[in-house]
Amino acid sequence: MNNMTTYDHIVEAADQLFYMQGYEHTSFADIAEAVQISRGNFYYHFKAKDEILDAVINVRLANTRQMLEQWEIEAKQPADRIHSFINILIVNRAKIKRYGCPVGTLSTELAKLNHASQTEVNELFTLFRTWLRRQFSLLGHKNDADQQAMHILARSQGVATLASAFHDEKFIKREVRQMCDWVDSLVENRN
Amino acid sequence: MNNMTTYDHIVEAADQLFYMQGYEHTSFADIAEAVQISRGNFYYHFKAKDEILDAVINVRLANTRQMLEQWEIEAKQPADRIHSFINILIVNRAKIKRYGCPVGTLSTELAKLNHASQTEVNELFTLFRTWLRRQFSLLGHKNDADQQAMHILARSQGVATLASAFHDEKFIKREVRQMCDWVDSLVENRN
DNA sequence: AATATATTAGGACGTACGTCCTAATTAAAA
DNA sequence: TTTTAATTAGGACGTACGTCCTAATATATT
Repeated sequence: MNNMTTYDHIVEAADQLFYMQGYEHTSFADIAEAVQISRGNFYYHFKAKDEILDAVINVRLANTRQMLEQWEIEAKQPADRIHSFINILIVNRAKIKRYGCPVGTLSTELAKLNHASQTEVNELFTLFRTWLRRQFSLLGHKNDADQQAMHILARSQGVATLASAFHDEKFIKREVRQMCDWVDSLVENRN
Repeated sequence: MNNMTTYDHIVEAADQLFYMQGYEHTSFADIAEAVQISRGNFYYHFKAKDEILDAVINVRLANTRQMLEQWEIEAKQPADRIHSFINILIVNRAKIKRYGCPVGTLSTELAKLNHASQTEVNELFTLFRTWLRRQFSLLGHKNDADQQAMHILARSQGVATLASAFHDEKFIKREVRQMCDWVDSLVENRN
């Protein structure tokens, strides 16, 4: 990844900083320092701060789509695919413990700011939701697939929030196991 | 409540604004306008913005303690008491749909700001946690009472986050019913 | 090599904010 | 009523921020 443009560097740094510090609390100076460019140089690539946010969201959307596709390739069984989703909590547990869920916390912040990009951030949620719905549907739960998708999404969000508040990784692991067991139980009584 | 001091008015307005707009995004001017006092008058009651935050948190802690005590009086059965907790999602569903959970969103924000009052906000979570733990313990689940308390806390958080993102009240009602049913199921197989 | 284009650096500008200070006003105490 | 304390109003100050502008430098094109 040496052929990254300044644009890419800015978006990447902003992505991390928005996650760690929040969107509003991250200043141009912060990003400029992280990328090691001058503050004025910014406005050659972006007309306003909102544009950086949009770029960050688009990158996240693209990465998420790719990740979901990858999971479908890696696992043939829908239950295993859902496990992959749940396991993000384990994979990213260190960061989640400190900063919560990147999607949920950004969604929460933009809701309070009444920011125009709320819709786009929530598109991230929708991405997971429709993907999960399809997996639950493949699992044989066609009628309540969406409800189960929302259920798993909500539980993941809650786990991230509380893990962050209490700085508790064990709690993450416990809840992840429960969620995976629940998914497995759906396979058994699929009819 | 006509004998409210200016101090009380400030804290009350700040409480609402911090909830609706976020702590950082709420300025002194915002609060001053809501209370209809001059901006300078502030610093007679508070030395800094952080002090207002602390006052808000303390008020919330007091209100929460009172609410929990009230639930213990109103309901004799621990299961019904836990239902009362879960039902906050229903009672406050209109605001939750717009601003999420007051505790969770503030905790999330302060975590990103790395604010000194993080600990105090999380004390709110602890308040609910220990109360729920006691109820689950009374229910007969002494060994895993804390885990179940955390479980219900997490699910409530997740429901609030997603209800806010998708502006979905039906989702709240559905999940609340599931959680209540789950609590009831614990009563039946208590041994 | 000469020219045009793309990119960067650094500072200027206006604004909003938290904070502080002082005079004015109100309420309480004597 | 006089004096003292409590409370409020309004503006001043410094800083940080998003934004904009222009000169300088690097890269590409011919």
